[in-house]
Amino acid sequence: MTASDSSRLRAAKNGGSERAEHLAGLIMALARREGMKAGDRLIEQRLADALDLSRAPIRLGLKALEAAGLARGEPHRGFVLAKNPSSGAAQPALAAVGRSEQVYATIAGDVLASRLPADVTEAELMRRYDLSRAELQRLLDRIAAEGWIARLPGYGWRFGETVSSPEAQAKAMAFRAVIEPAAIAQPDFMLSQEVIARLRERQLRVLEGELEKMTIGEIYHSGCEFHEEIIRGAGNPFFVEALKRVNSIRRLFAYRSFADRDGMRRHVREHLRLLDLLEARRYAEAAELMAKHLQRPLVAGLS
Amino acid sequence: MTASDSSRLRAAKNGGSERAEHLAGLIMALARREGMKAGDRLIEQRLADALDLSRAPIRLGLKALEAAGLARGEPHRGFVLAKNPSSGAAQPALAAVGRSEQVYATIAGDVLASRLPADVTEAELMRRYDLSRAELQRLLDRIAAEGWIARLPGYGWRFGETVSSPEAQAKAMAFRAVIEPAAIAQPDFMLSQEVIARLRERQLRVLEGELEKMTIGEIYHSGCEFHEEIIRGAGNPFFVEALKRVNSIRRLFAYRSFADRDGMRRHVREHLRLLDLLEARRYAEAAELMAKHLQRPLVAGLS
DNA sequence: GATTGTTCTTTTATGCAACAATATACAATC
DNA sequence: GATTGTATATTGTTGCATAAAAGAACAATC
Repeated sequence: MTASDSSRLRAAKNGGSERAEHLAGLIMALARREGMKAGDRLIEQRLADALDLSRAPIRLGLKALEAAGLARGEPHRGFVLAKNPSSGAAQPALAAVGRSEQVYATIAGDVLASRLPADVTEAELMRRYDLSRAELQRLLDRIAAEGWIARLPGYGWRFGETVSSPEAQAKAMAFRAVIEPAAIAQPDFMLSQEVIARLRERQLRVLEGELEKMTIGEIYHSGCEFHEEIIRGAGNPFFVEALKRVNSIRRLFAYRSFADRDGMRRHVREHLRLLDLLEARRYAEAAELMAKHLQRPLVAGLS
Repeated sequence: MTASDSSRLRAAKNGGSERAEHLAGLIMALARREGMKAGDRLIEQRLADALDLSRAPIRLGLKALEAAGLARGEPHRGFVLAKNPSSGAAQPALAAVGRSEQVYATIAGDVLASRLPADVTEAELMRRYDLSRAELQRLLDRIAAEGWIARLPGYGWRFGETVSSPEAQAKAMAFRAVIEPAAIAQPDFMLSQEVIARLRERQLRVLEGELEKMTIGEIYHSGCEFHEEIIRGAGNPFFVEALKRVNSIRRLFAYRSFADRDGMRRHVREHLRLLDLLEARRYAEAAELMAKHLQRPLVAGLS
């Protein structure tokens, strides 16, 4: 059986479009980020703008949400949230992870465990993971964007030392411990009251119970967002980009670590302390705290 | 006339393969980096290893070099450098810049001058620059890897704020002024004697006359290589990656700046001073010098 | 023994046509 | 006046056949 044979099989099997479910997931994630509640209206154009899409795909997502029982829609009146958007862990209706996501995780695992050689050809990967060329290329593009694989000049690709090295986790933290405090210490660092308030509210929500219901992936994601919002305050996109890049690689490790909820709680409290300092514009102290925050021997690297 | 029509036309017109000339350029650049002289042998396997290719493409490059009069080959005896590998400016035989390179430069210029909207579709770009889909995709992949464009979730791409902002140049330097000194100050920073010697030799060569013969692009490239080699000493790939990324974006601006040869000379002397400090393992002082080196109001941003 | 020359295999790129997804414009409804 | 419903135009993807490029193995030569 060739890769394209099995692709067709897969496509034929799942009735509900995978894409639609994915879109539904994006909408729910957005709703959660924005702190929406059951009963709130889901306005197509607003969602479309927020997700950088047009209304057509949003619609598909909304219909999928309705099918999953997370939204209710009436003709000419649009859709309304049916439940408070809780974490994915508590909402398995959409949890069906797409196949490419699975393959991505498998590849990441194989690289981390050195089950793959540093240099690989596309044909090899197509055979190994039973992918069509198109599927594989999307995957490779994504991985390349995350920075842990690069094209060779001739045929084939090479995995970056960034990931394969066993100390990568520590190196990533060392790098963050340099750029994050430095960003706060930049002369024109500035974080608006609104942003600080939003971040604080989000951290409080996590502290007051939501933590228990979150998956590791979500905890990690939330931590990344916090730090990325803060570094954005330096007004220098290079800092933001660099942090995002590190985080997208750290995620590969983070997925494999287990969650120490108590450590996390301490961690979130530190986030709140940081926000206090930033609000008071005591940037030097904030930078110092950030440095400590990142240097602390960390709970399985989650931060 | 469609994009593919004109592609075919172009392909038919230029007799000597463009790819071969490109390979020839790679070989000459390597020879220059390695400090080879006229008369040195060009051993296929060695070149192939250095360039991460197999012998087949190397061969094409060598033949192109022979055609351009830069190498001489005899049957069963391989090829030999015919001239000292000087800079591209002095060696116009291979200067024929590939078309995709030209388009790349045009796009970069258009983005910098805001002649393009932030969001674009592939179709738009194909029409505007008369490219086939394949050509465009290679280009977009490259630009995405350099980090100044990213896919939107739906159709189209968005240029990053990183480039379009007018202060990008200053921001890039501010970022470098953070990570480069910090890398040197990392506890396990280490640069081997060989690397230091190689870097010093290269800088001396530039100082003693080569500078006059170099194009702006080459001067820029050489500066980047110097700094990237040094930051590599921290043994932390995240630092290296981050710097490379910044540099690949800075290049867009650098091409437009003009070369102040005197400023460059001062600059290179500072590089040499830095190497002295690094050799003496006086890392704290070296880090300090690096910080100054990067903060100095720079000659058109070249560094 | 190292390097080049030659041949054969494998891998990837390209252009195309059919297809699927997204965007857009405007009418219908609240 | 804002939002949804619907039709239509635009854009991007996929699989395929074919062409080109690169890699690998081994013989020939120095």
